[in-house]
Amino acid sequence: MTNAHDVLFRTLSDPTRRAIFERLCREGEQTVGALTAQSGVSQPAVSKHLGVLRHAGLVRDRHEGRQTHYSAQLAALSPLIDWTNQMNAFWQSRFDDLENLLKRMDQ
Amino acid sequence: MTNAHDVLFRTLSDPTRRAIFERLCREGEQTVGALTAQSGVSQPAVSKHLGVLRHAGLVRDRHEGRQTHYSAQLAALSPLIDWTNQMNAFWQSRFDDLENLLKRMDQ
DNA sequence: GGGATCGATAACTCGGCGGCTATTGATTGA
DNA sequence: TCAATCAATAGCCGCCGAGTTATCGATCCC
Repeated sequence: MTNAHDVLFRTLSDPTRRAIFERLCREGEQTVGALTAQSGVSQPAVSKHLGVLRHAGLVRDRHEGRQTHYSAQLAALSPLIDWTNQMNAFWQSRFDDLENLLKRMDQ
Repeated sequence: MTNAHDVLFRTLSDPTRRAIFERLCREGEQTVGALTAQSGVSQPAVSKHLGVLRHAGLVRDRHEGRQTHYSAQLAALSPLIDWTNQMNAFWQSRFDDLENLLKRMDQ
């Protein structure tokens, strides 16, 4: 039972990989070569990271001759946002329950 | 240069550990024993996960006799929310730039 | 066509992490 | 006091994943 949260958290947990994604968010579409130049790791390593990001839906690739351009797919972050909202909702819900309890006790 | 995002993403990337955190959010304070009963792993494994969560600031512990009660610290999620907001901001910023460029070209 | 560049894949290594059992320390209660 | 319970720690193991180098396929340019 591997849900969307699993994939997202796993994918973003690696600093190198997250840095690549952040860069694509900040600077838009980039080639593998450009990403490799600033990543501090080898080109195959970058390709692997991009593969993982693509599997998670966080990036798209566009082929143009020899080069491959990657770009961030921001919409893929929504499960992550949903998750934090849900945690907040749980928290809030429990708080409300406590409040109700106190109100009932007050009567 | 290990920042708050690193610790948070890394801590939440493990499903077992995240399940423990989610449960604390949903049901509030729990003892180690109670958490272990529903976790599907051994008590030492749970204790280790709780240690990692505590290091990330995601939970607090409260000792009461032999038992230790853990509770979620929701505020610790804020760097994660900030991060997603920042990615959105980057994206939006680039979109604005593109818009400006098109406007200038239009003149 | 032939050399050069770009990016993906293959094959491998290695360290870290999540799991376990066993044990310890502390607290409870009979 | 002593057995029992609770949670943390120690010590170990197996696996997965991030990194490497080497290579391949494809494309570009001379």
